[in-house]
Amino acid sequence: MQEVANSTADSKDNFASQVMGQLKQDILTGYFKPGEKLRMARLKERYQVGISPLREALSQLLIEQLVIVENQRGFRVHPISKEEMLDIYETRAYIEALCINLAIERGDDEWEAGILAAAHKMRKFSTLLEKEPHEWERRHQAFHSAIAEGCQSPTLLHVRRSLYEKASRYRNLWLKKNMLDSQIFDANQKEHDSLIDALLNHDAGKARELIREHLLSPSRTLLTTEGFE
Amino acid sequence: MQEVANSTADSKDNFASQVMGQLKQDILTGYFKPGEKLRMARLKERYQVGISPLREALSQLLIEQLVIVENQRGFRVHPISKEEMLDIYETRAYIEALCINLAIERGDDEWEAGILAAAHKMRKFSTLLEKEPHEWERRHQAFHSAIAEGCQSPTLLHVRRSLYEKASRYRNLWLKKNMLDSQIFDANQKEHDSLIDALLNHDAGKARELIREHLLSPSRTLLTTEGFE
DNA sequence: AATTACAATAATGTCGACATTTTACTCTTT
DNA sequence: AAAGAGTAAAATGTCGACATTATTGTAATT
Repeated sequence: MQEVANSTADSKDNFASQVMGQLKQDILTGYFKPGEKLRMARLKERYQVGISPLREALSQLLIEQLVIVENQRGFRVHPISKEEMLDIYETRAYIEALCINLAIERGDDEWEAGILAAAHKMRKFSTLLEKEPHEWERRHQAFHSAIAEGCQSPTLLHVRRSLYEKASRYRNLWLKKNMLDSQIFDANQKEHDSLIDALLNHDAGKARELIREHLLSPSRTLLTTEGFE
Repeated sequence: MQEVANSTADSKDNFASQVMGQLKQDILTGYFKPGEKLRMARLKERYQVGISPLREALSQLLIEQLVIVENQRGFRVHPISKEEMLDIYETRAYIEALCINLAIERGDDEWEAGILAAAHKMRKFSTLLEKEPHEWERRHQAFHSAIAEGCQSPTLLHVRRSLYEKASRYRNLWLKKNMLDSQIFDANQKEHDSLIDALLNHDAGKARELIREHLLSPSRTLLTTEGFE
């Protein structure tokens, strides 16, 4: 069992927080498979901490529904299902549309500038998509976050982030197979451009429609992929 | 320091889960005040468990943002603020409106029947409002849940529940002062009746408007109450 | 008298150990 | 050979103890 580099560790946080982040990544990226049993001995070895911080980290992921617990039978990675995926993506589309609606109402010049800046950083990286998919994913997410943050509601953005993380499990399982499909990717880029246009024109109805399509198309593609049920 | 009765303890769950529920109640009801320090010795005494389950329970509430943690300085109850309250209520109004919108689209006869049943149980209890406010609160919540559950989306309902719990902290601080204001209460009852009408008529626009008013009026009243800032 | 340095107290974060429960395996019986 | 009981092994859940860090109180110095 290989250990994991502790590069992103925040030395100000306690072990539990650090392990929580690493464990979350390992689940989201698929290192730990859906439904897989999380044995303490193995986790101890991987993250190099004792049982107490591990249980704390797992408890936190429990609330986010990334792991499940059966009494006296330890923890497992939350299983995936077609139904849950559709439900998450659907809900996420509604929440994202809500964020955008409010952002168009409330957003100021700084908001618009932030969107264009994030879009630029994303486009600049599009040629490196295949080389560093992780960084591209980060910039893609930053772009959409820049849009949503215009709603200026911490509570709503917290909900949004939680749904994003849950969805990324499914997306990561999908990306591995469809990462190199440049046709899908180009369509994606065009959708981004249309979305920016709608936002700058304060066309809320159009923006809602675009973001819904943008978010839901991956879930439809994912449905046709093998490995479910 | 008094101990707390362990009546609702699910013997199937581990200590951490049980303590989590009790601690959540104690925070929501205001037994532990906003910003108050949660010393381990005191919690140990109150819930009669060791440190490990306590830390697990606190870790779970951490994600739900009901407690905060400062490294090496223990846990505190999440502080309250006027801004956060308004943000939570506002977000909650949007989410609830979304649930209702979907419920009207998707709801069937069973959904309508469930609403009427819950409304009946709530009305039957209205005379006991002052005697058993806790049970009335439960039925009121059950009524609104019956409506929202028509959206048939576990993910969206999970979000809704989380926001409801955060809001109830503020509501509980408020209820103690306004519980006996029968004028407000009567208006509340009328709002429920209008809402049911709109739902059964599948009038989504009207229902959205009503639920928004129903949810936001407490937060406006709460704003005029002392004890903030 | 106020401020800083220092010491004592208290509280937190982590680990290993123990008891309990679950799981796996073997041996017996039909 | 298959099924079931009994036993051995492994994993979990909880607790107390220890080291580290923060807080409080006191004394000394300017």
